[in-house]
Amino acid sequence: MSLNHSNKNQDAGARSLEGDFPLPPGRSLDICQKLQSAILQHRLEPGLKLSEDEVGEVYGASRTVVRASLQALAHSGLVTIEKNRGAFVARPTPREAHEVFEARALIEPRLARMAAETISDADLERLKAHIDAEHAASHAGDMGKALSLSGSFHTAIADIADHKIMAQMVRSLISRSSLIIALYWKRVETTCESHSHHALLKAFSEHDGEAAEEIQKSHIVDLHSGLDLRNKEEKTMRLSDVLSGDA
Amino acid sequence: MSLNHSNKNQDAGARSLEGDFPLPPGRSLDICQKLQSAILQHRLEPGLKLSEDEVGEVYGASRTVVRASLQALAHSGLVTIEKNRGAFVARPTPREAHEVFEARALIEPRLARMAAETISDADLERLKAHIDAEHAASHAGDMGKALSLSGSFHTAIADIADHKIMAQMVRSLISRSSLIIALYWKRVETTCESHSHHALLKAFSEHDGEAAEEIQKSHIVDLHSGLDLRNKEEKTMRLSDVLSGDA
DNA sequence: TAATCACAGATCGTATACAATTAGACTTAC
DNA sequence: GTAAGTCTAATTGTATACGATCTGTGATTA
Repeated sequence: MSLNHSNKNQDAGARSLEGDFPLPPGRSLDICQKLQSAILQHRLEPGLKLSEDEVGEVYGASRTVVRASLQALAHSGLVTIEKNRGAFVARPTPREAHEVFEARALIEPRLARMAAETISDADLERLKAHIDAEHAASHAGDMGKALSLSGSFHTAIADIADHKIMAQMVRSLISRSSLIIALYWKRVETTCESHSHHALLKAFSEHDGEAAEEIQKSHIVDLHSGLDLRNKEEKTMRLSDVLSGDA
Repeated sequence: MSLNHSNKNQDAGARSLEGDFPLPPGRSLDICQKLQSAILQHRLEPGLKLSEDEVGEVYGASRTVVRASLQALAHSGLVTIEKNRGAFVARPTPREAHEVFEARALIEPRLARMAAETISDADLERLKAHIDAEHAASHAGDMGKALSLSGSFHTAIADIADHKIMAQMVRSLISRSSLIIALYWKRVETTCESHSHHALLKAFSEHDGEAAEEIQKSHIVDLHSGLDLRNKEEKTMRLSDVLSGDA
């Protein structure tokens, strides 16, 4: 469903599924993934408070494991923890948003080049299927899912490049980007990314690293320019209302 | 003592001291820093098991807070956690070592350029003092401290560049580099870095971003080439014996 | 009426207790 | 003598309980 194979690496375990959380064992990982998924699909708005008791009740877990999950998410940048105040869905500042896309513009083109040079036919097919799914979700009006898929397209490239360290960095950056887009996206067009992703796929199929690097760089600079980085007012709402049949 | 001012940012709190741990509140942070310091100074060998009970007893804390610390360190890459088996000081594989220095060679030159363009006179002085301290420690034979200082020189540059996201990445990479050097360093010369660091300082003082970027890139490539990336055999030892008056 | 203070409820930080899993050692069989 | 199997001790995973801190409400006073 989510195209996270990684072609050459054979390390099984917690790191394999989706957003690799480097550590939290047992059930914490499940909750991490569910919360991350909910945040990435914009079902949990930035700034929303994630009370330990409340989250634990929703997912049927104890505060111990919830705490571990929240800490892991905090480290990924998706959650902010304030001492003696609790955890909140992160609200990237305009400056952080700027920095995130600067970092992406530096790292992802390099990964795109590496991926283009070593990509296999099977991975090419997977990327193609991924783009189709993204296209379909976009046309079906499910923008949350479309955005989530758009993000995992980028992480898929990092996995194909088979550079674990940078892939980890990109994953964190992509996650933050999702929040940033939720807060600061100004464009209306829904077809914003399809073109670049198709162009990337073409460069990949031709194993043209140079072109892939250039396309990816332009793509991210373009995304960056699609943001309206002005401060937004805060909002508040309840958690139980938005997370119902998710446990 | 450790040159972590950061010239322009005014965010106080947990992030200010040394290795910014994004989250763990209260005493977990203390233990994080102490463990990190011990690992970075090679007082805790890679592969050493960090039992929760044992660490808790050494630092006079409960397993709860120790667990939080270990998870945070695991996310920084300094510790590996295996489910139902416990935490260990990380043993970067040769491949991980390679990837870490590739990432550093990509990110740090950019930061060096940014730092050179905006560095203040006060920061220049601090960097100079830092180099002197490094030099002194090196000549005093305290290689652990010298290496630690050498690492914090790089993080200081990231702080001066005032790019929080990339600075965080670099911090993690530097930490891992310390482990990598402990495992794979092959050169004998102790004066390995002084020259590059001095050259960097000169470029900074002239606000020559171009030169700083180039020097930093060569410097990291040079460090990378100083590694002997062949597999090492494992070792085992006790924790209590090496951490005595540290609580 | 507005501002200050005090109190109560709620939430987080930490410690402890119990359950589950693992690792090592001993026994036993071949 | 070696290998397999079982059992016990140790360690981690999880839950719960208690103490500390914060936030919001209400009373009191100028």
